[in-house]
Amino acid sequence: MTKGKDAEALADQLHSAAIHLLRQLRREDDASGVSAPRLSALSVVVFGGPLTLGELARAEQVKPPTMTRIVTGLEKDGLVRRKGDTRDRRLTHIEATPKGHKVLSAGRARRVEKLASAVGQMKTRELAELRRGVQLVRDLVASMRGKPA
Amino acid sequence: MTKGKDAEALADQLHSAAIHLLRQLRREDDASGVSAPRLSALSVVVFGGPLTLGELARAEQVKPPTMTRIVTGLEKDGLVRRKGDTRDRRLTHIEATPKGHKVLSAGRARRVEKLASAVGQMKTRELAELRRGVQLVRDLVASMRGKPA
DNA sequence: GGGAGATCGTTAGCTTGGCTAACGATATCT
DNA sequence: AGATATCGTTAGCCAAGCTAACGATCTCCC
Repeated sequence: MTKGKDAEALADQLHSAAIHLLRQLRREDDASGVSAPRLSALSVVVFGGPLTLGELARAEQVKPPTMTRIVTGLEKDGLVRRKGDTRDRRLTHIEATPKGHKVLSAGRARRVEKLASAVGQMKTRELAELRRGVQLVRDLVASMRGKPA
Repeated sequence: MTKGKDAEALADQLHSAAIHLLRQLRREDDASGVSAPRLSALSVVVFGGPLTLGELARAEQVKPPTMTRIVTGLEKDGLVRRKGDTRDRRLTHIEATPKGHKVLSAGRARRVEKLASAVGQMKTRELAELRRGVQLVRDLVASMRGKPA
């Protein structure tokens, strides 16, 4: 099947593009003093409202011990707060502080600023195409996530 | 400008999509016993022919010490070989072994297999759209790469 | 009510991958 | 020949991923 060969080449390119994109974006994120995984987790907390640590770990597709450390780092920087649950005391809820909100939007602005110069040369039509591509990737990821290895 | 707001949201989504995509793909790559950075470097060596360590580091946008370790790992697994340069003895050329070629295409097959089930439900048209999106991302990365922070 | 088992977050300890600084070996330029 | 530049490595730091093991808590069932 021709579709298979296309998929093969496409998978490689997608993989490579994602790697190199993240390497570029990481540079900007470094400027905020917050690493990419932390920023990503913070983003989930900010937009997804307060979550338990376990929920956050699942959302970020990471094991609980990893999330414990990420949250500890964020907490040490004053970007999130841990809050105990009175009804089920095993749970810890994570919520963003005002500083967390601020840092997130600052980082976002920085990233956009960087992208802006590149996007400035993109036609509106290309923007739409890119948006479509991003949507497709999200769908792909979602459809992969269910399946076991 | 409206374009700016679009870019902002798009940047976020692109960022997030890339992160989650890589997390998924990494699972497959783990099955080959070769980590993503090593696989990426190996891919460059396989397709780009023998390179010096410095060239490889630049290609992967990583500092030389990091590449030294990645290459050392690959070499220990018998996937690449170091070869001295007789004319300029400071240089070390990196070339893929037959095993390196084999492992790379096996990993690629694995990745494709995973993607295949997701892609199987994608229409040909969507494939084309995705391909276009990937191309745009590559262009974006390329245009960002030049600029300093 | 009370014990068995499940669940949640943490701790401990390992590996990898990123960095900078410093160094030895080699080339190159004056 | 000697100063300078370049290349790769070593040493040492930190973040982020994992598994295993644990304490605290909750739930379920007798």
